[in-house]
Amino acid sequence: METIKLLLADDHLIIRDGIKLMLKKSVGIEIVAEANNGAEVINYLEKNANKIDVILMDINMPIMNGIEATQVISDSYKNIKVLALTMHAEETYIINMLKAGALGYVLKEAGTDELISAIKTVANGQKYYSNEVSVTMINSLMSDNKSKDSQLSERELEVLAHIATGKTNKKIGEKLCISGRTVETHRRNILEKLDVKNTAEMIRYAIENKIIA
Amino acid sequence: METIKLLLADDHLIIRDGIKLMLKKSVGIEIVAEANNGAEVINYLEKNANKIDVILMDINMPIMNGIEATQVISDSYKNIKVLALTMHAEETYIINMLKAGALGYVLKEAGTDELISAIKTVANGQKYYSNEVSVTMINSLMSDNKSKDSQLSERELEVLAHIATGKTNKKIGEKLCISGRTVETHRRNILEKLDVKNTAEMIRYAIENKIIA
DNA sequence: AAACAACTACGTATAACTACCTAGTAAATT
DNA sequence: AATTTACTAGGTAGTTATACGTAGTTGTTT
Repeated sequence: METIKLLLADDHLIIRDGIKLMLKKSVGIEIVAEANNGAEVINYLEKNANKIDVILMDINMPIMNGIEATQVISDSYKNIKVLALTMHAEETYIINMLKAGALGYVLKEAGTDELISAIKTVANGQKYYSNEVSVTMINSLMSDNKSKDSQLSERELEVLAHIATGKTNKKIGEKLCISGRTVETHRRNILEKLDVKNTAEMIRYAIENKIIA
Repeated sequence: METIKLLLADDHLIIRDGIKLMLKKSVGIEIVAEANNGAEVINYLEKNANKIDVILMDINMPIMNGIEATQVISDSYKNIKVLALTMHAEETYIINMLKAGALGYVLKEAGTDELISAIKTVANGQKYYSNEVSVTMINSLMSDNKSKDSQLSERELEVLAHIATGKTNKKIGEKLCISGRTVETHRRNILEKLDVKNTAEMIRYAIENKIIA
């Protein structure tokens, strides 16, 4: 088991010092560099990418934040692992970090044992999600499923579903055994009710609000 | 702290016996009823809803599964808490259980301490997500982000993003500093590449394949 | 050098959608 | 009894999108 070479990226010196203290007595982890923001990370990696195994990355940093930096890293330095470091359970930020390519996240309040465990886990290529945040994360990820019940009538929903499949008013009329002009009226009413101005917005709204499948 | 009255729903006697054994020495939890499937749960609740605080519910059961039963309970017995009981980390089932209204989930392999902790947590109205499953869950929930790289060019993606916001070709042209006619051409090429015939289908395809946000 | 892909742009024409209007019937609500 | 809502349908007009064509520039690949 080789030593894990760590880059520590956080704009607060106190945090960096605290983490250094925590990792000092740990075997197998060595902090080889530090950065105040994402730009410094990227800058450092340009010359020293091979010196780093894992980056412990704060999310909120000036100049270039952790999300942007992580995106760059997962695009250009594919064998460097990013472990997100978060103060509180800020779901959206964390989600964006994971989307950007972070392998996991750990709270700043984490104890020494958990921090070491998290670093070793991601260094090994596995994902590590701090348990305290998992609950909030899952809640957040699940919660965009509450479709506000659209004020659309049954018929309008039916028309909308057909519109979404790319049919023209005429074709929809044939399907529903009504005039194409009536479909037109329904369509107009849908636009008004959803407060959108054309087909593109209508479909987008309908999908995002789970009005249509 | 009152005693938590538990209903145990699982179609395997062995599992039920095992859990009974685990909870026997616990203080504050009493198993007051058992069920072999979801239908039996609902049936029991019709007369005895006030006798139950928490239901420990298996997902896969014959006749009526745990998801359907949970849906009924969260519709009709709003102060009864459901804790899902799962054999392995079957993400989609778990997601459906949570959507149906379960307050949490716990693995059948869980130790006595975790099981008791989970039951007390949900009895208290709080969510409990077994840590082993959290990682898989989050992965699953995040993973519908694998956009198959559309054959669309950078410019086309840009145009598509604008179309999705309801802009006309002319407006898009102004935004991108190109002619509305050029946007028209891009639009035509997008339609062709995605093999769709109009805006409605285009937006739908783009969203479903995560081409646009 | 030639071929290809991406981006640009226009001409001409038709199809489809959007806007604003009226209006009747049926069902439900006040 | 009167009002409202959903569904139906048309007139007229204007805007936007789609179809099919051509074509120049730039950059990359063969």
